[in-house]
Amino acid sequence: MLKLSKMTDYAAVIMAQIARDPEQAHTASELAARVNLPQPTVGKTLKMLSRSGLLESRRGSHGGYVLSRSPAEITASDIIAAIEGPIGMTECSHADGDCELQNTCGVADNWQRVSQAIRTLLDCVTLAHLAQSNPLKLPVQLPIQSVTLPSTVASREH
Amino acid sequence: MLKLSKMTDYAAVIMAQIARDPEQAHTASELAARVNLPQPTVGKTLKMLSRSGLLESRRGSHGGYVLSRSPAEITASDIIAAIEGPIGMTECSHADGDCELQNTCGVADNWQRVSQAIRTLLDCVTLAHLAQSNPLKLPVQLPIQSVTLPSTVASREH
DNA sequence: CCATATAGGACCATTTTAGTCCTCTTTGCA
DNA sequence: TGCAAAGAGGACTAAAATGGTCCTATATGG
Repeated sequence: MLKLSKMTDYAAVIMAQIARDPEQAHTASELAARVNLPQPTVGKTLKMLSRSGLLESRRGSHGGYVLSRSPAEITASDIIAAIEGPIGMTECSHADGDCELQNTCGVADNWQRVSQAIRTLLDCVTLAHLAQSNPLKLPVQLPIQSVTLPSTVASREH
Repeated sequence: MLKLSKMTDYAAVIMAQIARDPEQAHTASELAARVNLPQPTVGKTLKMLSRSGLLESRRGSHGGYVLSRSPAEITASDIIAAIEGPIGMTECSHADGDCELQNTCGVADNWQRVSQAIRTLLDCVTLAHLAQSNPLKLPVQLPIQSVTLPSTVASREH
């Protein structure tokens, strides 16, 4: 389903929580309570986000997590990549050359372009967008017109 | 990684193969050979594609599979949905109301919009595009400008 | 009636995922 | 100086998803 993992989902929710009150540090247990998820899981998620540089952590008492950049500068891509690794629809989107089907595959290039388009889309969705309760308009119509349809095999009978 | 499952990957490759020679029926074993994948797996994939109405099958000798529509009318969305079910980034993208985190989540709406944008993107990639060896230009730049950035939380210090 | 196909599932092994827990380190403060 | 409150890191487990195979039934053409 091209779905995000639960962890990524959690990450987004947690990041949004923090983004709504970015001045102060948030602890794992505080966030867990707010977001209504078990503390250990939230803790784990925060560690991952912190290791990827999206959060900064302070240890010890009065410790916690803070955004390392402003919500407008953290993208959906960042969050997804932090939890799931590099974004790409197919195995061969990043790993280079280790696909033994390359000769017979014949669609790799195009999938990669599609991946790229999705990545770009996710790059322009920021945490600021996600965190806010309402709008966020994405150009769901635009792409359709601008695809160049080169028609080699295309539309033979329609 | 927002990745397609292997099966979906196979499905795309197989569909592309068929699209390149759409006039005649293709058997599972023939396609397996062409695409360099084990026959049972290809067979399974074809069955799924056929059940979802993307292929039409004829049984018996001289049987096989044919596209049920022209390559230009079969989209990447169709293929993905045939194997993985409805496209959506989060659980709650389709199932309605059964997420007990709804109140604390606060990002569901926006994720759904993003999902929708991706779906639209995949709707405009056709099998004809995938099947052809080269071009396929997607508007990877466009979306950026057209996102309306309503900035509530956004950009406080940059 | 036989050979060739698909249809539909059952089935299994492996991997991935989600989630917990334990131990160690850092830090603030009484 | 010692304790409590935090995060860091990683080991571990249970459950689910995934990929892949195989078997039986059914349809079709010659």
